[in-house]
Amino acid sequence: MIARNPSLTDQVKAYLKETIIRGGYDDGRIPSEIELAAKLGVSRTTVREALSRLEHEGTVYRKQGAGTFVNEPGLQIKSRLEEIWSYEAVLRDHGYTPSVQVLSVTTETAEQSVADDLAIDSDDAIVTITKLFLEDDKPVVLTINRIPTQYVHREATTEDDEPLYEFIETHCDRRFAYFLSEIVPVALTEHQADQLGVAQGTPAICFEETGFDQDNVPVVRATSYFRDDLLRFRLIRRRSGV
Amino acid sequence: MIARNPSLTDQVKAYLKETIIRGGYDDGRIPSEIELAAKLGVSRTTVREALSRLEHEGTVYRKQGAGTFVNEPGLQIKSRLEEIWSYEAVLRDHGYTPSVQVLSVTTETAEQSVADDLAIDSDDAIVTITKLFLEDDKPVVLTINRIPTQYVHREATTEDDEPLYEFIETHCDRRFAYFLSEIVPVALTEHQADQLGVAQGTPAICFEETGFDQDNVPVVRATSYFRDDLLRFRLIRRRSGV
DNA sequence: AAGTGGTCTAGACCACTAT
DNA sequence: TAGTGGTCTAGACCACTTC
Repeated sequence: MIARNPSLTDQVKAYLKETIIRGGYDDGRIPSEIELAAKLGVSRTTVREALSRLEHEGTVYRKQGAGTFVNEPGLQIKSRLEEIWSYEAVLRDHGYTPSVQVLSVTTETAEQSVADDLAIDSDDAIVTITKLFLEDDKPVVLTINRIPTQYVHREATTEDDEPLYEFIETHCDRRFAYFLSEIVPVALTEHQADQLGVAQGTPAICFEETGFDQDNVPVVRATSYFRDDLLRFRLIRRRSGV
Repeated sequence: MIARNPSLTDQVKAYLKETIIRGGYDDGRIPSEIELAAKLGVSRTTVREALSRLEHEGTVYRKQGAGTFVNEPGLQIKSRLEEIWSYEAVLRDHGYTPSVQVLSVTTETAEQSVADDLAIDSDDAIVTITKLFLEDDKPVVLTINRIPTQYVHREATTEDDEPLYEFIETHCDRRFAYFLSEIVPVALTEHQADQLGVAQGTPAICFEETGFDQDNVPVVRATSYFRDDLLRFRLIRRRSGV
């Protein structure tokens, strides 16, 4: 344990997670922090940071004075809401082999509400990219991304099927930082239902999101719809912050 | 800065958040970690931990080599999904003055799926508590909580309008730890719509949750419905774990 | 080059759980 | 009472941004 990047903490975290999944702690009890620190040749602080992240993800839980234990229910969570970054990765985590279709790429002026969220003038142009994520031939996720044209260095085409954050980092020269998301319940319109291959009026979750770059500048307004029968979101709600 | 409990970290965090909300850092720039540590008489580690939590909550963001800054978009989030603990508190954070109605308390044997989630026999009895949260006279949240009767030391009545976690800690002698939640889109049934005061078929978010105690034992199966027009959930999706 | 946040260490003491 | 996780310190060095 000497190489950096990934950080020592990340390496310890990965080691622990791998051992847990392998069933290496068959009684569900994880060695004490001091023991792990000695064995891995790192400080207790580093071990603690790794365990804290695993606890936050629901992989382990800790009881002061007693020990640290494998958290079986948390291990079953495949798509943790706060950690979603690429829908392809989410589908892969569910055991699907995903594919992507770029349905359309259009350029027009922004609606007022979109322009407000993106902090641009309402007569500025935005490029709208509509994509469909499928597992086999079943559509699962429909996303509509709107990016101010002024941020895109090269014109987008239907060939641009890479994940959104990759597109923005490659073609907008910005590092993607986070999404601010609203969760909205909807009944799918005829058009949306057609695209997702379900009946009109089917209840669905919709994410209304604004994506920000490393300088906290809004770079994308995204709207996504999900097939509840194929992809269901889970999360852990904890008592305290960490 | 000497008293413990709340911890130094929590005190520093509270101080920073209070100062931020007061507009004390009017240029959006937060003093450096070293500066804060010196001013507050704590170690840099303590300041860093406080800032890390604020960053995770979306209150601030950090740029290596540049500094730490107030995160205006994140400040507007009132109900962060992962932090919800009591619906009354959520409604208060939205500026409402909430009230609670216990609609019914019944005891019966568990459905199979509920019994499975609660790890009890399907012929064990469970007590079902249905509650409605209102702001003024408008219903906002409808929740159905199911607790194995064997865990409850005193019979529940419609007078038990305290938050669920409080009820469990008082009457079940367990410390509540976390919820494992599924987010489900639904169209409200006639009965549910009546109780929430909206039209039948209105799209709504439903939480299907299992609550665990400090020993990782499932103690409650909860189902909750929300009026989207009065309460909308937001969250931050970040690139990395922390 | 100076200043910032990011990582890591070694060690101290406290609060809690188990036995 | 021994062992565990929880908190905190003081200091080191690194990576990055800004000027």
